[in-house]
Amino acid sequence: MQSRSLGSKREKAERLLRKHNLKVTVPRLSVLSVISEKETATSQPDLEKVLGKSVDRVTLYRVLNVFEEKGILHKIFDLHGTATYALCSEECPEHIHSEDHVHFTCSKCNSVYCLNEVTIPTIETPIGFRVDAVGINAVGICAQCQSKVN
Amino acid sequence: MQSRSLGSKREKAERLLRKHNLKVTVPRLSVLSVISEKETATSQPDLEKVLGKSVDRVTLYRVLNVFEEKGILHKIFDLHGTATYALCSEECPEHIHSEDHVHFTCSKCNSVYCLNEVTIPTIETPIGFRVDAVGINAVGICAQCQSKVN
DNA sequence: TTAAGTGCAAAATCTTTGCAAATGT
DNA sequence: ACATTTGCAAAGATTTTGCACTTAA
Repeated sequence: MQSRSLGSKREKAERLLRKHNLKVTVPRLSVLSVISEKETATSQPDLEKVLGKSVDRVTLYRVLNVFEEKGILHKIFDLHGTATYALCSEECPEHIHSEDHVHFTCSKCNSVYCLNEVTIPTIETPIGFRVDAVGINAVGICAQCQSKVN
Repeated sequence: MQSRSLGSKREKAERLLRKHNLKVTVPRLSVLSVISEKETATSQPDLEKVLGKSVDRVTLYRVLNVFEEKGILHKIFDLHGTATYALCSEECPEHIHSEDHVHFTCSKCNSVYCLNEVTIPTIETPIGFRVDAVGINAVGICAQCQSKVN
């Protein structure tokens, strides 16, 4: 039972990599594993902390870049301007990562959540501006931090 | 006529500095001058390019940081994650720079515009999330770039 | 006069690049 | 076997810190 679910999780990751013509390697699987585990977007420093020296820092940068280029991950900047990465919900066309969902950033723990359910409103812009995508970032206190405050 | 308008512009900057208990210095006036001149948000590298070596790079960082802390400027990250700065429209309470207006980022020239006229819609979030501010960034092609494409 | 602000040098980060060795298909 | 990917070392870029000198009030 357990080995089955682990297997399928890994197989899913392998399929994802192969679909994008990427070889299945240890660093890539590790990164996918950590990121898919977490509810919030993950930064390079976070990944480095979790993975330790099992994965070289440079490799980490390269893995994240490839994943973003291929549309496996999308990049969001947190309140401090640090890049964080989250799995793209569906098929992202390569290089066009118009954020198609709302992000929530907690000003207390600095976590970035992807809120796929929330609908994005239309934005009116001045004449002459062509809008291709609308990125929305709600800033506040996340559920976790709110309950901790008590 | 010309000297009058120049004078009032500088006086305005001086008043702004004094209001925040900041001394009126050459680097600070230079930064304010450049930023208030431009329609789009300005990055540190941009400022460095414009100001040349008349202002030390370290001073530039410090001026921008103080201005942000005091609520004179607000910080926006462009599509590459580079910090850009724009004048706060009205009185920003210190340290609380909830972006109270919509930003537009041009994916061609990478400029960030502050659209003060556009109203911000309310965003529904999952239960347990407290929203304090909503940041909206419309991405597309700005008026300038559109006309150049022709 | 004196606290605040600047400029320089140097440290600390963060990110990228080049290349030889290792790995996946 | 061969192209890809990795890891290390080193370069490049960005941002911060410490401290003596300068400047605004």
